[in-house]
Amino acid sequence: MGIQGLLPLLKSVMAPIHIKDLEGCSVAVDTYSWLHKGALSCSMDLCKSQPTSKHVDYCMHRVNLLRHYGVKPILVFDGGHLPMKNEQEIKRARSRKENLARAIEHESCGNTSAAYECYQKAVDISPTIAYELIQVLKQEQISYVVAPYEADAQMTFLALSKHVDAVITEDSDLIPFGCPRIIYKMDKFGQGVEFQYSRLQHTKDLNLSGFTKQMILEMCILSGCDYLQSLPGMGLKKAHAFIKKFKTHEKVIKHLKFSGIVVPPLYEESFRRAILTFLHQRVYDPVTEDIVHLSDLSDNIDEDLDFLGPSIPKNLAKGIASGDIDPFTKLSIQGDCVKVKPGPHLDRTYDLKSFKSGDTVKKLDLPAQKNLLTNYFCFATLEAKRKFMAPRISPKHPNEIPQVDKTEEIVSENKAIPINHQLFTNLPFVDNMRKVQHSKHPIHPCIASQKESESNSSIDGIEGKTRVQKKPIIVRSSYFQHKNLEENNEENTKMNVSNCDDDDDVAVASKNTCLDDVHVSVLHASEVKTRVENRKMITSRYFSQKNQENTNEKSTVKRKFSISEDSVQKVIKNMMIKSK
DNA sequence: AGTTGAACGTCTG
DNA sequence: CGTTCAACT
Repeated sequence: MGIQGLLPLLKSVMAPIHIKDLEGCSVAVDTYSWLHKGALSCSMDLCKSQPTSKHVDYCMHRVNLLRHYGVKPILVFDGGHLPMKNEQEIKRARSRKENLARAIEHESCGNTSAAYECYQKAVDISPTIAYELIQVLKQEQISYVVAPYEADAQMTFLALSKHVDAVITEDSDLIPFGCPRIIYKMDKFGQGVEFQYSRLQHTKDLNLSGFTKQMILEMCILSGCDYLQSLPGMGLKKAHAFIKKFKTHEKVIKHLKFSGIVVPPLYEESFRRAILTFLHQRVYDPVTEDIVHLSDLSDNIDEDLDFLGPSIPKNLAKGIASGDIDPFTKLSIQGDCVKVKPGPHLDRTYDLKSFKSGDTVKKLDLPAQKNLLTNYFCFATLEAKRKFMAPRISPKHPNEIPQVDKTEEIVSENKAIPINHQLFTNLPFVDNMRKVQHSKHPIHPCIASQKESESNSSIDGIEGKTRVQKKPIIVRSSYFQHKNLEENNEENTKMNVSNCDDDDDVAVASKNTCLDDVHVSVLHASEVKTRVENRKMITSRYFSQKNQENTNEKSTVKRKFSISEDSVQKVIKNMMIKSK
């Protein structure tokens, strides 16, 4: 249970990263979290098994974001449950059932909002839902794999065997698994924070120097993980201290017993199993098309490995990995059991190479959502800036000022770019889309920011992938083609109205533009205290404030600033106290 | 100071 | 499922 406490302590070795820094790379994606988030918006339909595709849409938007930046995604799905985890699964299933019952009751009473909340807690990402997404992925020629057991282990395998360059997930378990490069908290703009295993020794908040991989793993298990509850009172700090002193879990447990602490008789055995589960969990090897162990069993061949789950014969392995065989029942999944949205079966074929340049990925993002001022890494994310950039670009009076200039600039830039990828350009509909863009749609933040950040590319030195020439490649899968044209019109006008209410945006914009350059170069939490950071947080606060008081449009920028400045400085004070 | 548990948000119109 | 905050040891 203490294992999620690990991430906050690693902030000093986390660095901001944008997906575009991974151009040309491939990444494994923990699909569960995407599906789950996407399912929230249509949880009621899903619980009632009513046809919906919003969760699939959500995932496809993110997939397209990755492809847009020239990153090849491999979506990884969870497979069967490990025997050790059954307890938790039962618990969760029970909780879901309760919430579903509550939801139905609330609904019958006419309390729709309460019902809606309960439905959200009742959503289960069932194999059926995953299968719906898989159908679309097949159509779109996007790589995916269903893990025989846990996605965490599968993704780590893909990373260790160099199938992928990084893993996108929210799960802290990837660290004890030993995954070399992880991207956490990737938002809908492609901005996230990067963790590299090799930097672990340089963590400021937890002295890990001299720790081997094995010691880190044992520390994590000791502090409590999915496979083994921690001893009462044992958290991360104590686990760290013990491992530092005694190096191995055997010696730690011996010492604990010696000190008169009650250790359950099965604890030591369970501990051993937990270690083996992290090290040798069954995963699918796409090369041999067979099930292998995450790392070789060499020394432990004679172990009784029942807790790793039943072994899977080779003839089933490929079927499970491709989603054609249910990992639980081992039965073939009948296509007609699942109603898949009649996707745009295309008049044109589109493989991964059907990149098109020039257009934007839908408008996934503009509206400033409720701000999560997660001062996780001691500064507001770049997302805040992007949110902020958006309104500035859109003109005050969209109908009068034909903001062609900036759009034009980008389009022409595209044309100038040598098409060294296997890019398709200018498919017929692209031109149509451009027209829509020119007249109505403010520039997509991704594009805008991409351009803007060309000048200050100080981030990318971090990891070895050499960047190729910048080129705003946009991938729009056919999956969304049919939707875009109609939707764009109404939504954009709406947005322009709401964004351009007053001079507010402009005023703040000018106040902030000078900061942008500095922003990107500030990477480390140690520099938190600089004024730049302070002001950045104010910026993001501004938006949260703005959302909350959208009824109060006439309040001046000044006031908004002074309000937020105070509260932000409180936050910073707290942070500084904490960090000492 | 560290651990634990409960409460809350995740998305979207 | 993760983060945050308050309470307990």
